[in-house]
Amino acid sequence: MRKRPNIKDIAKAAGLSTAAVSYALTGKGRVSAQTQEIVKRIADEIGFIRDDTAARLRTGQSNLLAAIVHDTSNPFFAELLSDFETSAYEAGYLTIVANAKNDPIRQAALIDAMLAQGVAGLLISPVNGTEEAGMQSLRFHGKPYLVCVRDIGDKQADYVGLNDRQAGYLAADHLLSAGIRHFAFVGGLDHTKTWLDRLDGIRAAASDSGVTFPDEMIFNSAPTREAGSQMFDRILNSHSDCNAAICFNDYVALGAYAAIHATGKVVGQTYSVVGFDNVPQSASLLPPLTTVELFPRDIGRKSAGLMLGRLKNPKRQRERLLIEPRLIARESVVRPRA
Amino acid sequence: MRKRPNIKDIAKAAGLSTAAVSYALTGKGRVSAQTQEIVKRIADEIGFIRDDTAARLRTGQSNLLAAIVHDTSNPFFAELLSDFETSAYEAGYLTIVANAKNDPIRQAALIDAMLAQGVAGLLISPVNGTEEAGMQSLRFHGKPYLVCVRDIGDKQADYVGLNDRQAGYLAADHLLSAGIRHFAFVGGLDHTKTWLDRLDGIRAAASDSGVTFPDEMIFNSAPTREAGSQMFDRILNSHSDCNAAICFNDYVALGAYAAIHATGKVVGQTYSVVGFDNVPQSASLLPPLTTVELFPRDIGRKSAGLMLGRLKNPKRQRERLLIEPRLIARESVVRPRA
DNA sequence: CTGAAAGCGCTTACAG
DNA sequence: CTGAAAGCGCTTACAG
Repeated sequence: MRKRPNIKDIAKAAGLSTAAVSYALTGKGRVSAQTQEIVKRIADEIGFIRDDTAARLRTGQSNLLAAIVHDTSNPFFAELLSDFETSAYEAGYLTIVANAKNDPIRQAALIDAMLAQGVAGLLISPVNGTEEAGMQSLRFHGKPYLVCVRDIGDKQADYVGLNDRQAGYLAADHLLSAGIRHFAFVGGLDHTKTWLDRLDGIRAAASDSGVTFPDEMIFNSAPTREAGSQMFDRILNSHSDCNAAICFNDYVALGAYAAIHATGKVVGQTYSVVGFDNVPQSASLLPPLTTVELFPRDIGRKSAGLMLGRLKNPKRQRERLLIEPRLIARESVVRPRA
Repeated sequence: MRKRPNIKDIAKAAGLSTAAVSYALTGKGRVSAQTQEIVKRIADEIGFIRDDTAARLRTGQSNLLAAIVHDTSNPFFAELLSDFETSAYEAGYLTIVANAKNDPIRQAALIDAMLAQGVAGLLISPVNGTEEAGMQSLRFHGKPYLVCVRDIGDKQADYVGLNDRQAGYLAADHLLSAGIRHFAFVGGLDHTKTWLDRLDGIRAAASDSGVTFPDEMIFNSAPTREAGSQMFDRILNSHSDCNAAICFNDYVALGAYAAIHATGKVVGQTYSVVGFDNVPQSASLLPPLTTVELFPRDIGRKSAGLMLGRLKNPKRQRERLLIEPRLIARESVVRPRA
């Protein structure tokens, strides 16, 4: 590997000091237009690429951001991160991403690893069960960080999330408005804030329609297609009078479709299903799935915006942003025959 | 933001030199077990986190990897990158990811930005049309890089991709084995190597079955559900005798389902469809989609493996790895009535 | 087993 | 407008 060209090489070739070269390159004035011209030309010629880490060491300014989420391949996070990265890059930052894999130990190690890189700031969607204490390393180092998606009630950090309660409300209200008063809430883990908030919204919608949503219609499962399908096999069996369900996400709804059709009931005709997420495939199902869209890209973009704002102005007041979900009415919900 | 603790602080607290502290922390021997003990305790107490960038400046060793792909939110790349990151992290590396957005300018800028960070190596799935010249910056700096998914015929770089020709062969052979001799190849852009390779495989399979695959049955479109659906509207109209199609990916197949059902034909009964990718939803479609699985996670993991190997041994011979696709036979392909 | 010192590649206060 | 020099936080050859 050949030696990497540095400002000393440029200085030598241009017959200048490294100081002059640095000024010319960063464009901090103090150098004639002609000198700047020459320096830039030479830099190009010898393939000079500034060592950002050396600059960071000197200035204390980093152009690196960190992002830690449960699973970067989960479409929700993949979209969130993609827009976060794009916004960050447009502002001159690169993004280190990492999978915490729902492991608090790994998450803590990752936070410290990011700190070791001297990132300017950190975006984190904390693993379930993370307490504020999980952020102590970040706090101790006074590193700006932003919590997203999973609220841990951190009073110091910016937060960008989605209005899960409203999402639950929209789903339930849509069924209730169609005259469906008996439905299940299927999938999701009962110790996550997202799940609790959605349930809360469902109960609120029911209450607003003058009905009570009974605990026995709550069915937890992993938020996957397989788990959803299995859970529905049981529900269809044990609650054959129930012909509607709110699924924790579109994957669970996908499992529901399979299980429901296996019993001879038909989604959109004799059974109603609502999901959350609006994954691209939801529109192509037969029938197209009614679902609550959550806009992860907005979360990514707004998170980047808030982060960048805080880096510019570190004592800016803490902000809290909730992205509003939207119901996408399609054909998986049917008004029951009178 | 409080001053970040450094080895000088530890040295002062321990009454040692910074050299001793460094040796104790990196565990390079040269220091008594007791001293090491003391240093580590103090480091913990004062919340010391090593500045990796300063270390890198001195040692020239970076624990940062870069990954540039077209779109990190595309599920194929999201899965690839997720496994790449996990493998890299397990070996002590963090990964900076970035979206090239099919823009050669942006891609070049990103490469230089990664170089400026002093990454140890770079993974890239080049934007369509990238020539070897697009890698010149990496070559000039002697930076180890690995090309994945999109082969640009780079003779110097490691390559990990998928056997697209074989993927095309499997799809076509599956139709042919079911006795289907007349089918279309729909979706995908004709200037991409992936598309060309799949077509090549389709032709080879046809040839092996003693039939010719005619150019008029090739229909290009963006590889999306919407474009696929529109293209199928036309094909079903203009080629009503054709009752089978290989779709460039599962999204196009999704579009196909919608368009086909709109004409009264039924996938899996009077029309056969094969896709590529095996996205999670494919199994939940009605009927479940027969598709060719491509294993992006394997590409990510193997890429990380090769990259890490090269970092250990920079003069290791160039490697080329092709992940073998696998046909997932489900219910969207039907043998035509005699 | 330990310390004093140089140096990685930058930026920037200081001096001219 | 320009240069000589210090210093960011580490690691490591050199000396003891």
